[in-house]
Amino acid sequence: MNDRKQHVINTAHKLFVEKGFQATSIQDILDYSSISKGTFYNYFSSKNELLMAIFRVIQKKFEHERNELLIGKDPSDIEVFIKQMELQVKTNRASNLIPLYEEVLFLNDSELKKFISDFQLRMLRWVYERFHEIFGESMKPYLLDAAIMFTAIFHHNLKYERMANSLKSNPERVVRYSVNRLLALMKNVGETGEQLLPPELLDDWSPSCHKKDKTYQEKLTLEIMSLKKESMNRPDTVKYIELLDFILEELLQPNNKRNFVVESALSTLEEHFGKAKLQPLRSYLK
Amino acid sequence: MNDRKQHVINTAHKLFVEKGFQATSIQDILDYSSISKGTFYNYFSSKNELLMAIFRVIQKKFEHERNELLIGKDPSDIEVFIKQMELQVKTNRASNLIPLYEEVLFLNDSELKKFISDFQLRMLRWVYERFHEIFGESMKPYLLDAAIMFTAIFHHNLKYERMANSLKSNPERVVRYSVNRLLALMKNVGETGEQLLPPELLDDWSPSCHKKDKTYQEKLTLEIMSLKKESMNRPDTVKYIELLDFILEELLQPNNKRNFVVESALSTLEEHFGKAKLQPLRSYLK
DNA sequence: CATATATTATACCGTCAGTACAAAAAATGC
DNA sequence: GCATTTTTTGTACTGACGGTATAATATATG
Repeated sequence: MNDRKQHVINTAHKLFVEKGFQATSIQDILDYSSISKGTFYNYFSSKNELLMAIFRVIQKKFEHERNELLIGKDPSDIEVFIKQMELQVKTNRASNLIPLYEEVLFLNDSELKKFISDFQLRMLRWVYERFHEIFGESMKPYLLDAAIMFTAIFHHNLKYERMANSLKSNPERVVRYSVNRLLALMKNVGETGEQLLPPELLDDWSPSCHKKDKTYQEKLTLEIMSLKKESMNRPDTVKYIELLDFILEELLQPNNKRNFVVESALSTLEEHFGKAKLQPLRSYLK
Repeated sequence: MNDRKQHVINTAHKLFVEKGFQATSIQDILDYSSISKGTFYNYFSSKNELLMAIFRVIQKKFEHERNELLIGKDPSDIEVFIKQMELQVKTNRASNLIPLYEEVLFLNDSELKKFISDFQLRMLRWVYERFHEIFGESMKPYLLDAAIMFTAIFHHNLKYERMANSLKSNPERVVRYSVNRLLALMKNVGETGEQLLPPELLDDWSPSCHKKDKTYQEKLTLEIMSLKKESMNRPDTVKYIELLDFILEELLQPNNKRNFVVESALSTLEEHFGKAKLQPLRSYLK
């Protein structure tokens, strides 16, 4: 990405955080980043497009850092999940994302709306997958409910705890409290067997292109799972598991699929597993 | 309220629901309600003021219906609470409030923001008070946490259940599922004794004017409680309890305090309790 | 040095919320 | 029924907004 363009993104981000998205005019951005209107519309086709660019940058950085937390750790260890949630708070607070997200979600711009709600669903799916690793296959029927409720509790607790202790806010405490409640809820639904929403819904909600063949995801997930098992009890297990998860996540995302990154991950894995074992996975790249 | 003004409120509400708040121009409202711009700005000082007027109307009607559900019922019976939550869903869906609320909450108009967040806090407080009646004094330390988490779970579950079953959405099921989770959480925090936020915070958050004397609320609540006890085991108990709760709620709200309604409720109560017993309560009216 | 690309300045469009104000209409008081 | 006040109307206006158009200028590239 162009340095200049990146600079515009940065200043715009600052302005949006300070004044809000709608309250920041294009002229403001022009003034503060010292570019002309022509250049702006050469970079971004609209104000909304700029906003999405901002989101994408932060999002990519966050997801990368989030995956780094898994390196060398047991993915079923809930303490890792806690660390990841703490990172989320840190990222959100640092770049003041949440108010921006929510301002935009109800902005009557369908493109922007879809962008944000896709992101939220992606986040939900990620929580779901993590719960799958943490709580295991037996709890699967309750994991979508759990992901929804945990997200809800977590965000609300954060909001009100911040309202209460604005200066001395303690996000770590909120994370731990929320996770403890999650554990209680999991125990409870496991015992009562109550299910609100079946986890298969996540596939229906997954953005566009894979909707038709649900088996695509299933096959892919199974493929990844088997490779994960394969890599157990070998050296560098966690590193490879993380790579596999990364590939899964990347391939499941229809938009902005970054094939070249997957390609590189695949070749790393080939050194470990041998080319033959990776062949089926490679076929998903086409 | 003026008939004409009410008519503008109604048509504007319809338009906001159809097209969204920001996407509806003043001109639209003028055309559809057949008034001139001059008249509009005679009624409402701004578009935002109109929106607040819409909210107030619906809110008042909802709170009235919600209190009616308590008539003749035991306030500690959770089934009553469930019915009230179902009413909330019904009201919100009927007038499509939630999208409007959320659109507005991030609109960079501080007045509007305060209005909405005051309303949300009021709602939170109401849930807290109801939990107090349902779970009793012993659970008090956990009731603010519970109110926050229940609200969060409830709204999120509603959202995603609707996303899943758009046409055949079943709010009653969501209410019951959410309440069951609430019960599990209450049991859990009762056992572990974990508290995130002390319920006294609600007083700090209560809009403006009573912040200074926290004892005001305490005294008032005690006064009401003792009168409630007084009315037990008399004919029409529930009716009087409802009246007392209504007065409490009304007096705790600093803005738009409708003294004349409280006045009328008080005189009804005086017929029951005698003038002397009501004297202390009456002093809060000044 | 010549060509292509990126950037600038400026004028412009339609839309919006909100204001100003004089004329007309309606309600009110006597 | 008439005079005064209040409400309503129509219209023209303001300033800000997002976005477009374009010709001139600067910068990079081969």
